Amino acid sequence: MTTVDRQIERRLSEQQIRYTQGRRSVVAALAAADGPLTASDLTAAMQERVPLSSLYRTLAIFDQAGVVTPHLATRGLARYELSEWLTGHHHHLVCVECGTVEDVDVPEPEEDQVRSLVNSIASIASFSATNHALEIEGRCVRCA
Amino acid sequence: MTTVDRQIERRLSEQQIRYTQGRRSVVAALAAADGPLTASDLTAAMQERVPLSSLYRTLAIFDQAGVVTPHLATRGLARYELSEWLTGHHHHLVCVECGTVEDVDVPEPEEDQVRSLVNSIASIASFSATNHALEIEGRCVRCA
DNA sequence: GCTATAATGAGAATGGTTATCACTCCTAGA
DNA sequence: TCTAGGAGTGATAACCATTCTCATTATAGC
Repeated sequence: MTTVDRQIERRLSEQQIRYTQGRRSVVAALAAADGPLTASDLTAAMQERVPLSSLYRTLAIFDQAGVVTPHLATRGLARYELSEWLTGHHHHLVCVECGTVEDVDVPEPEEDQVRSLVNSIASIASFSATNHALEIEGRCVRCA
Repeated sequence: MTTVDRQIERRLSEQQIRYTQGRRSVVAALAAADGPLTASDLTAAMQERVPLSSLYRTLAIFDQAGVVTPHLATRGLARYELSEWLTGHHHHLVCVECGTVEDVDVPEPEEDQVRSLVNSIASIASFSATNHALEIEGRCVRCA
């Protein structure tokens, strides 16, 4: 029972959502990954077999509960990862070759710069920003 | 015949791709938009009726030729816009409420900062960056 | 004009994702 | 402990954006 598990358990119970075995193993697979995963990535990564219909339902429920964040940037298939309040704020390295997405933590000083940039850009457009994502496209180490 | 049209015509002819009437009207609709459009947005925006199959084929060809950039970040359906060499570099304001995506131009000094941030982040992860996209999420003026 | 090649359009096929529904499992109250 | 009701599950069917197929049509170069 990890910290993340406990946090999720609390968040879900606040909303009368049960944290069942199948849901736990989805979380475990997401927590072990180092980037957002597709539904089939998840199926492959879990030792326990969870049927696709249940998996998608679980992901939809997690999304609504704020436990998981969908990430739709690659080739029309959705990738999911644990939300930032569980894992910390980070950005993404998207490989244009193989489509994998990797998390990258940004050091505080740089992140401060990003935040202030986002705010000044949003205010130019009178847009009320709640979040931001810096997607860096290129080639990952394997495809370089 | 706009400048963009001429640029596209040249780019396509270099690759023995014809710039037909239907393709021109796709470009016209994209050029008139102020953000990336989905296939059905496009159909709605064009006065000339282009069947979906042709539209998708056109978009795929434009993508390969570098004329159009697909943008897959919203609710699983793809949005397309003219590539940056035609319209200039810009970032996106994504409305979490209604899903629309709006282009925003970033002033030079800010864009310089973004570029150098991207480079330092990418080098931390030994990732060779070719492009970047700053997606700012929040509520647009209509949904605020 | 002829011919090769590219483009078109209608419809079928694909495939990731969602909805349906009968069934099972928990949980709380009696 | 028993039981009722709501939550969760899993197989299957439905959905829908996108892609494929193929016969037909338009175009550019000779």
